[in-house]
Amino acid sequence: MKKYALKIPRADQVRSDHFSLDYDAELNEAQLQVVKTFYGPILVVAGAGSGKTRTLTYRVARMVESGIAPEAILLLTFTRKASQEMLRRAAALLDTRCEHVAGGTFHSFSNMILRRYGRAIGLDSTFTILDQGDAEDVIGILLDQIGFKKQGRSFPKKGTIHAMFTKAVNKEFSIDTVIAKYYSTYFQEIEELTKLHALFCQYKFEHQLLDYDDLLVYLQRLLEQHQDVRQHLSDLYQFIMVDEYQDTNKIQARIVRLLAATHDNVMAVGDEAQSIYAFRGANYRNILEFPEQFPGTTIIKLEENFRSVQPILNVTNDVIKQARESFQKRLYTRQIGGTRPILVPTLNERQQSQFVAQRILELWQEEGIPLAKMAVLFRSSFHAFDLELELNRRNIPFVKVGGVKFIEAAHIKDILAHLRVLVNPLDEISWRRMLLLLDGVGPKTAAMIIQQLLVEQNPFAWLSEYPKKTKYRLDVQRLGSTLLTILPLPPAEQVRMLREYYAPILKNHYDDFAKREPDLEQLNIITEQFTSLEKFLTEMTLEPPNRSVDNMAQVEDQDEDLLVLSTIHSAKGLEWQSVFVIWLAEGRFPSMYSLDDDEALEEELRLLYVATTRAMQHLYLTYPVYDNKWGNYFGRPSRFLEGISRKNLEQWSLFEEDIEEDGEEEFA
DNA sequence: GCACAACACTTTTTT
DNA sequence: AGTGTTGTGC
Repeated sequence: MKKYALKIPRADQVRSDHFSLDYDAELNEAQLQVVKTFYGPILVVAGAGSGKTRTLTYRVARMVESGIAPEAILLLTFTRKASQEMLRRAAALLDTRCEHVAGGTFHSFSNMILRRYGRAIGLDSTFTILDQGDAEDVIGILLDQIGFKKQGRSFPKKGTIHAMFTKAVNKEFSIDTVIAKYYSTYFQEIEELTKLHALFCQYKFEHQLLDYDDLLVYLQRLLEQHQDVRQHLSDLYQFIMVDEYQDTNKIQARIVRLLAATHDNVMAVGDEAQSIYAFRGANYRNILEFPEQFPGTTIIKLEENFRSVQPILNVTNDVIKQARESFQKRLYTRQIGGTRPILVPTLNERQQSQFVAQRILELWQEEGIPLAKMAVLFRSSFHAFDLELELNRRNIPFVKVGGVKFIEAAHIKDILAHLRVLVNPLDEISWRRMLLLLDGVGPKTAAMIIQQLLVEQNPFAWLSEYPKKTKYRLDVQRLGSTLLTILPLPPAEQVRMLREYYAPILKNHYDDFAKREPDLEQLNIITEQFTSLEKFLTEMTLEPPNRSVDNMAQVEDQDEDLLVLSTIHSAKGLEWQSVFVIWLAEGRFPSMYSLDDDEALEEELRLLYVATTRAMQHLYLTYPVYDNKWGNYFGRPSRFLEGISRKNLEQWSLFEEDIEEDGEEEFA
């Protein structure tokens, strides 16, 4: 019998003279190469503002248009918002098929896979995800249980301990190494901490609790130990794209390697110069090592900048030039014109806030730039406190991104704890939180009640008929009956009734209850979009709204024109017409925690690079000369400013001019 | 033995 | 603003 081979063309070889999009006209040469290359490992080194998102969007469209099933594409990004936005744009370019592309963060992807296939490594499909605060609480409970409290010697607090543990996981160091390297003050406690870490892991596993790190670790384990699952996923996701590759850690890189085992169709996109998450284990060397991990890698560089005017790029180039590891790259643009970035020393923080607020007002009202096209960026969330006051004073509406998040506020966590036990009645952390809110209930009583209710068939019903004659009996019963009543209701209704239940507790517990009340209203609005409580809770831990608490309530309609205040970390991937970077002072930026560590300093520098490359037209760099935060002393301008050629900056000096109502400064 | 109010202290960046 | 510590009162 004659064998006759059928030659199936690969998707990138399918002749299609009638693509609905004119790719050649829309993209430059390098971008086009990215878009047209579907097969094999590809590393895209994408400089800031080089149209990376646009390129990825077109690539998704082209793949789908070439007949690749959207479900066979996996797009891993840093935030889920980023992937949704890309897929939305791809859908707008082509059609709604693009929305069926699988996308999300490593953590959300892992969550999905582990719920489905986690059985193989001992995970129940109903496991609970711990956010940072929850994981810290677990450590707190263990500390209580075993009484490590050392007299005389200082033992680290739960937050510090958790930071150590998570660093160990993400950098793949032993506890010893982490302590020696980053927490040498606690060198004495290595033994206890190692023991505690083992208990922590054991506790999580026994209670089916997964923290952020576990999501990655368990996914890696699943893929390594279960060939069949790996094969299945590899067959399913034929094309993998990973964005922000410079901010992945070793575990994530290994996950990518394992997922692509059978086909090698991986595109990693990133920029070493923008790596800003080393503190949580990210390793920009992942980019440099990608070609070794995937032999035969095609490297494509996107170097043309479409975002910023040349005078801004001159400054960003000066910034990154200071890096000791040579990321030597120079961004260039074909755009002409633009003005030099402006350097503004101010007397103190007050004056810095006044300057920023006044200048923003001018750009808004006189030059007609919408507030939403301007941003103020800072190293740490608290750097903006004074500015927030000033903006409020002048009625300039803004959103703040980063810092104490909505989801982390105590009163929000209180309500969420009540919801969580509805889904998982074995969630001790949440029980504890709820019980401690009741008058007369402390850690011991809470532990005692929890121990009893865990063995009950119906813990809610048991609580509602709580037998013990104690002063907190009525409160416990009220809690039980509330939970019992709301159990079958839809999420929004549950939250509404919980708010009623919680109102007296809120008043009792927090002096500023009036401020907190609107947040609960906001929580209620969010839950209205969900029909499943489980989904809602998972979403809130994996992809919480990243706006800070204070703003959450006031901002309801999306279209409102709002100034953006953001930490630089949260500004990744975004751009604005005008950008203000404040507090460019030693100890602030670079942060005081990085001053004695070369690697950390280097990361601060990259952070400044990320900040300055966000600006399209105008860039303002400010620093107060006088810093009254930590005792009164004269601060020094950031060392990073020294590396920027003065001819690339315009310097303004402020003077105050009295006007009728109150003193405001003007420019010289 | 336990809960709680008053106090002092420290506070980066995030999935 | 939250955490841990310490002293007081039930």
